[in-house]
Amino acid sequence: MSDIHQLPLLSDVAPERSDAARNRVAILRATEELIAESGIHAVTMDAVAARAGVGKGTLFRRFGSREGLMAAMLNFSEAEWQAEVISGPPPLGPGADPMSRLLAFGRSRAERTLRHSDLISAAGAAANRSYAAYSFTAMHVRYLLGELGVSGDIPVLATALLAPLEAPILAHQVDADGLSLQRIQDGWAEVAHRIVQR
Amino acid sequence: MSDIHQLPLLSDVAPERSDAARNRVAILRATEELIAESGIHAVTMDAVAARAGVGKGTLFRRFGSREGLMAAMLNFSEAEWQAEVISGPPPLGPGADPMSRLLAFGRSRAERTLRHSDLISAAGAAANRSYAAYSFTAMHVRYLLGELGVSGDIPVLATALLAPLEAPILAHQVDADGLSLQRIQDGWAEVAHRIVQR
DNA sequence: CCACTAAACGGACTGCAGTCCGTTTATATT
DNA sequence: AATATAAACGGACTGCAGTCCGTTTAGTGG
Repeated sequence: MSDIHQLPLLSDVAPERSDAARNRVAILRATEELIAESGIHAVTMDAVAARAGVGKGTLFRRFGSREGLMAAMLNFSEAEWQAEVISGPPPLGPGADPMSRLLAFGRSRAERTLRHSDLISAAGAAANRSYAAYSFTAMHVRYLLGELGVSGDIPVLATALLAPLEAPILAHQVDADGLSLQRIQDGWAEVAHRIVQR
Repeated sequence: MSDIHQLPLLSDVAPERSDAARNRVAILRATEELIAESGIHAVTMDAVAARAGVGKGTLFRRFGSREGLMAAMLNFSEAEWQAEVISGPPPLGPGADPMSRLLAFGRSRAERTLRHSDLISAAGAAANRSYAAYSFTAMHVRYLLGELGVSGDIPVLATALLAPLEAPILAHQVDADGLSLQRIQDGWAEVAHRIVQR
């Protein structure tokens, strides 16, 4: 019992070695540069490894796969966006009434997802699996629906609101159907109103 | 003008050579067998080519890519399903009132999509691009919403109803959230009622 | 039946994702 | 400072998707 203070703490989980930290940053920076210079298709794992000055094995140990690397890139902007939702100014952040927050959520999320759709599709399934993107939005929408006193199966209704904000669907609406972002956003607001009514 | 009957007709578009037809069938059968025996992961283009007794180049000329081959496999069951919607018995087929048809559509589509989710995800983007799966469902739901006298932006509302029926979303609800098909179908019906109300 | 040609064929080749395993190194311990 | 060791490293290797191009063949016109 006298050793209890030596039990592993949650904050101890990742004592990252210094060379590992240096390489992690070098890899992410190299990826960012390659995307900026030549687009996502140019981001081959060999190219990233060469530019970052690390071996290929290092890339895969850290990020698991090309998709995992892309998901890690997404995480930066995703984290910023989540911070705006959690603690930014209303109506996206707290302070506005729940319906205003919900509408701001949909509008902002559609814009952001479309802006990053290249990266999101390159991240593929990894974007959903790891990296709390999906579960964060699901939690938030469920919370807002609860605040609004919505009746019915809230997890399922939340999914119905989130599904049209997924990247492939937005991209199809813009590219194939030729819809404007404005029209998509207005349509989502209409859907939100209809789903919310009690 | 006397030659007008010799102008190319729509039905002339694909005068498929006999060896090409034979190989096409052999390829699709080989694919089906491989999937049945060892699952989709075992369907490599080399394996299909070997089993079908054709060269790899033949595979790619006919189907363009592995995803294209998977999409072609999907087309069989998709065509059957579309026939049920177009001319099968009500409430899925014509004859029932539009709301009943809409509810039957969602229920049936969710079941079918989930049943084929392996193949759909293997078909990837090709499932949406070619092969009228997406556009058929979009047309049908728009038509039913029109019949129901729904107000608002019908193409966007139709997309909102179709989005939660996409394979990745259904699969996530079942695999990650642990929802039953029944609950998903009931939830979709609830969403449909709320979106339809005028 | 023969010659011609456009289409189909098929397998060697390339490029990239992902794995494996022997080598190096950061850090803790004494 | 020397040693131990667990973790990180990195590049050669494998497997598969997709391409290329010289060869074969089905269909046609004489």
